[in-house]
Amino acid sequence: MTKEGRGFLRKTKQREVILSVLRSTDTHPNADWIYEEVKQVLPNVSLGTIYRNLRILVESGEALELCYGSAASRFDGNPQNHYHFVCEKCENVYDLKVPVNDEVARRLSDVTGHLITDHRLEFYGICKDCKVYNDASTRHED
Amino acid sequence: MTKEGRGFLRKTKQREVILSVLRSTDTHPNADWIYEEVKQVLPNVSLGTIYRNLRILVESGEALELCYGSAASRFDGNPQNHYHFVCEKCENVYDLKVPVNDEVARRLSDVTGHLITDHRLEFYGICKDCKVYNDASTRHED
DNA sequence: ATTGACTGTAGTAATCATTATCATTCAATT
DNA sequence: AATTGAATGATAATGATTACTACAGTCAAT
Repeated sequence: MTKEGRGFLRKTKQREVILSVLRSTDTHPNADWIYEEVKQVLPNVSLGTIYRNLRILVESGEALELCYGSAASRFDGNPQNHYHFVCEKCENVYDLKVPVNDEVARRLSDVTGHLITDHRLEFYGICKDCKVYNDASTRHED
Repeated sequence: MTKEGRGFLRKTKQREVILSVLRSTDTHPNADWIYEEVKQVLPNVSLGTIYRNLRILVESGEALELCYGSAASRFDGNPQNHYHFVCEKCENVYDLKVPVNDEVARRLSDVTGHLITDHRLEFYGICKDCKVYNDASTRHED
């Protein structure tokens, strides 16, 4: 039982470029940013195509979608589960290089009776850079 | 250093009802559902008021906001950090009764140099009920 | 009680991200 | 090369959330 939920997928230039753009960065970009990048290779590409393919890539397990509040979704070209740290000041998303704990999910499957197949762990705070900036200034409000 | 970021907050009937509605359920409702409930007490309440106050409650640490994809945000009247399980079939969100691990965040703060103040852990899969339903049927597609 | 400054509200318009629609194009298969 | 159905580009539509505005309620100091 794979992550597929769709019949035949044709290989298209658009999806290929979208995936390569996504894999070329670790900034966890949103659809708009990807759109701008892809346009440099395929000037006629449509934003709808970006969204459609991102959805396909996420559903087929080739990318991850990260959702934060009412802001646009961000995407990650590394489909292996991993954890993130989000800076609430600069909104950067950092990959965390710590091992993923699948043990907890397995244990929780037993305890709860639910079939747990996945999990997401996100950390929040102020990143190293913004922290320095904050300490240096004496402002108390934004 | 509290979670406030706002001057004086006046106590209003609307915010009071919104919070009590939110605390009366464990279904992690969205703004629309809360709107309908609040309307039964305050028929003239506006959806904008719901959103405005939910934001205030989240910012002041009296509620949690849960974001899943492009769907509407869901809210949790229990402001203490805890973990959730989301059924990808019925979209129900279950509270998990396992202890929160703040140790990891503390350790990661040291390792990464970021100031980590919070974290969210969400599990995904098929819930107990939907699992039964799935097993009983022999369909392979939706 | 009367000001005045200010906060919150209802109602509505505007915004923004995302999805749907549809005629056309194109990749894959024959 | 012809066929076929998935994918595309262009654009419209949707849906969640936020912004705007005129008005009402609250508070504190006169």
